[in-house]
Amino acid sequence: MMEHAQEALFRPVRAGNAFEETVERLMQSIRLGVVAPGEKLPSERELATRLGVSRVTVREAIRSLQENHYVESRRGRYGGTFVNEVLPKSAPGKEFGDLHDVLTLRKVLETGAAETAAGRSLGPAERRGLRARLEEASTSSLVEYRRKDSRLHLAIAEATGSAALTAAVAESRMRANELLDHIPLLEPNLAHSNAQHERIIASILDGDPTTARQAMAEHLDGTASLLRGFLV
Amino acid sequence: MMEHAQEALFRPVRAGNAFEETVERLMQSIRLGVVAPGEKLPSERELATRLGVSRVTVREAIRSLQENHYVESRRGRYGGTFVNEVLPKSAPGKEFGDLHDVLTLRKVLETGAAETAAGRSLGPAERRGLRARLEEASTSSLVEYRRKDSRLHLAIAEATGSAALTAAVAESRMRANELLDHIPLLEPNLAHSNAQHERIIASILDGDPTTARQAMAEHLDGTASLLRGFLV
DNA sequence: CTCAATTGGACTCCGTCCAGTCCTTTAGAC
DNA sequence: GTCTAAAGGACTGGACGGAGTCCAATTGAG
Repeated sequence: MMEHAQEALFRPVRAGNAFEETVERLMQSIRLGVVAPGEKLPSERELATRLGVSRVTVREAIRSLQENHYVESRRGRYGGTFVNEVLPKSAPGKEFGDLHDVLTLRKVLETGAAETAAGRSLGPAERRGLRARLEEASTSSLVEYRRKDSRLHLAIAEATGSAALTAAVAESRMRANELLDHIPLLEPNLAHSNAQHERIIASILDGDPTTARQAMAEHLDGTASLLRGFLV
Repeated sequence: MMEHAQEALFRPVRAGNAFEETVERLMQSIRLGVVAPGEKLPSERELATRLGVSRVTVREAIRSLQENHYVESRRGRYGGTFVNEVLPKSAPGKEFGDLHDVLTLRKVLETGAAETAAGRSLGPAERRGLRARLEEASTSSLVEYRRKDSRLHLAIAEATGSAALTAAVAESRMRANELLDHIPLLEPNLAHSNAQHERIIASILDGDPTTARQAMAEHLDGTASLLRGFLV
């Protein structure tokens, strides 16, 4: 019997209970910037259907987000649950998990996504979307940079046309962001990062998979070594 | 709000109920050859702990596997649940899911795994393991080829040292195998496949990431085009 | 001003699943 | 031959979570 593969196959079937998983997802959609401040989440009934949990569970999760000042809910027609303009700083995060594990998976997924996206013929809407995310990230302030950065990287994953890959990237980024929240974000890093973003997006739009992969690899290696440095 | 990323983030939080998920995992460990015919699964108590479900659920899952002639259980000390020597053919499989989705994720994960594994300095045990899996696959008969092939690919993923990546590869392979079960496996394909395996493993053992990635890409593209051909 | 539609809010009933306990079977140690 | 450890087998009480129903608030259409 292969001893190590077992760790992967016999890992827990459920990450947590339905409530925790739901909070996690909603949190991800906010932290990764998929639902921006001021925007509203889908209605409770819609979320319950899409997330495959009961409305009770969705409501409990939303209440938890309210108590932590991530969202506010308004009743009535055209009401809903809205993402707050000012978001709380993320909790001090318990453990660093396995740094190598997180960074390895992230690099595989995101370099692969960049290469795949560059190898597809993208429609006008997709091209516009990528450019828009790039613009958002490059003009972003320090406080919202992580969110805008994630939106850009998610947009690249989406451009592969694979929902499973997009989901995996979202998950992986969330784990990486937990680590990144512990190291300072400095202006020079940000400028450097923006330059790399431009190169990545340009390669994708030009349909140059090799350069796209390489540019993404360099980009990720940058934050990876920052992380390894700061977290010892 | 990014419309498409939502599909990834607001996907169902649970793939099925605890019972179904548990059956799925045990089935995977058998079909991917992680637990070979004649070997035994971990004890019910251990499985319950590791999978994070109750023993009742584990037992129900095992009973389901018994009824489908995948395993047999023996009581008493040194008893356990043993994988049958002859395994039933896989069920006709309901839907093809999204072919593009499966193949895209698989290629990203496995080419990334090959490259990463080649870029690490592997210990003697890991090197031996890879060679052993290669040997197993190359001397395998048609009926057990899929299992031996999966074991080899999983061993490559393990060689990256990332549990999360290994889990992702296992999951992805399972989905791909469901599709592959619908197309014939022919001797020439098998020989070709073995030659590609040798090149992949050689590159990994030589520490040549670029060649490892390329060899894996060619290998996967082979079965991918077979699939696209057969499934229209 | 009234109504209809849509949203969050609250409650109930019931199935799923888990923790814990005890029983039964078996093989090796002595 | 007996004992013990380790495995599967069986049962129970209670927590968690889902489906469904109804209420309350809000806003635009008419």
